[in-house]
Amino acid sequence: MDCQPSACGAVTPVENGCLVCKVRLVSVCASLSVDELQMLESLAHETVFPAKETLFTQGQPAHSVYNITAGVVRLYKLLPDGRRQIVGFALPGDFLGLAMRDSFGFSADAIDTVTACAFSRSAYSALVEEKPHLLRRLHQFATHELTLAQEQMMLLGRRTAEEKLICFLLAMQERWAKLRKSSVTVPLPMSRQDIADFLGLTIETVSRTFTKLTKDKTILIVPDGVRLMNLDHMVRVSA
Amino acid sequence: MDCQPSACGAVTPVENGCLVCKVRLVSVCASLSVDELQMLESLAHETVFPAKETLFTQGQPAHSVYNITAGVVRLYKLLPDGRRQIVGFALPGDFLGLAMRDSFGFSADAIDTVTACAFSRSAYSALVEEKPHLLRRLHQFATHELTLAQEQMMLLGRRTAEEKLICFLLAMQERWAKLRKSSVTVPLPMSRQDIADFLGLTIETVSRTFTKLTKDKTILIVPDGVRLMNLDHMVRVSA
DNA sequence: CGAAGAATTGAGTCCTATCAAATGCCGTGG
DNA sequence: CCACGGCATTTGATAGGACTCAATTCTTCG
Repeated sequence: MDCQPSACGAVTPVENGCLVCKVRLVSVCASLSVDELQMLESLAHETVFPAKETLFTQGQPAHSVYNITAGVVRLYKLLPDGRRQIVGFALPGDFLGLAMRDSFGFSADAIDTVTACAFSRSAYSALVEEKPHLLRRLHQFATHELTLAQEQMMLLGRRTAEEKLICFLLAMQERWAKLRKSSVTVPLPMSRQDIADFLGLTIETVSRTFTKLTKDKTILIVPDGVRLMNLDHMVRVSA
Repeated sequence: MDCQPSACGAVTPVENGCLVCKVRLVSVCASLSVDELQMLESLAHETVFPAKETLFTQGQPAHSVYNITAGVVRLYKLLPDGRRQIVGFALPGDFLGLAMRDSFGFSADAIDTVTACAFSRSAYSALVEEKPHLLRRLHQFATHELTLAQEQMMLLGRRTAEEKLICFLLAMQERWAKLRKSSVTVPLPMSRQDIADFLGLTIETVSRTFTKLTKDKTILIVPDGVRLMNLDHMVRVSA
């Protein structure tokens, strides 16, 4: 099985064309015409990462960029003493490598089974050079990420534990809603520790807050997720 | 005096051409040729905002985008109950309106006297459309901002008060160093409250931490800034 | 010089972290 | 099918860092 130097998942040619790709319309690829899509398809390596496998590590040379097509990826930074901050969760349709820089600014690993379209950065870079509307789309994605990051700064700096968790659950619900039909049941494939490291809390505080929200009847904990039982209240808190 | 609907500073034609602009080489404009620079110059309105004046407010229609040429701007988000998170400080060379969206995602006001090149968003947008290398430069700026935002998330979520302040001072020193010759004296035109709202702390904690670092002989407080007396230690802490 | 705002300092409290233990969950293998 | 081991999660008890409230002190500037 072929392996990129920087990305060792199971690599296969793109099984079904980009045209039938489930996430095309929400991904950067939506900016491409049918012709251009075929060009892209020839550059793509569909890659499967089993749960817990690393896609890439902070500081590592960025040989590839990735378009997530299924599964959830955690993106994080580490301090030398082991403290971890998760800077985001990448969902299907998200693009990793927006900066197109020589090395990655954060680490990424698969939370559940992840499939991604991997592209060699140099080839992708060359394509972007030729297609300004692809660059425009990348820029839209980057500024969207920047907006999310600024909202996360507000959350990390100025919100209480309960507010943090409520905002997180609402945000996840909205993100999943864009990918499939909306639902008050929010999948949470990541661990409590992941949630804690995203919200700037400890695992114990996250667990206690989940318990409190459950007693409040604000949420209902279900296998691999939660059901939001009082959206009004949650929206009011997230304000 | 002319006033844009969304930006009421003192507007004048660009006094000295873009060619002699002090921040050109560190701003988005660096990507433009001399010809293109003249085109840009005809679109620019040099605007002066006195200290404390608002450049724009979160949610407000983005009629203009701005290239800061002098002074410092605080960028922030507010919660309905008044809690504030400063998401960044814009220095000369920084660009406000990277997202080129219909409305601003945060508020901005001048900390000291600020001068900026203001452009109508539609005109700037049209120029970006024509000049892919300008778009490329905007994208570089956006991804750089994104990287900074992710580092700020690490700081807000996982660092202690003392670490936060040290990282902040070092980061400001590095940013100023890029604009003028490097110095261990860091200008701090913003108030303690601004620093607190940037670091996710209270003004009292910021003040106490300044005092502690002074007693440590890590820093020396000088008028409108600090002098870094033990860079080694600070770099070690920021790791 | 005096007023008003900004910054510092002090005392006490609280939210969240820390340390520790118990419980629950799930896949493995007898 | 159920017992077992390992890991994730929950719960409990306590401690501590940052917050809150309050009082000075310092700056700035008319």
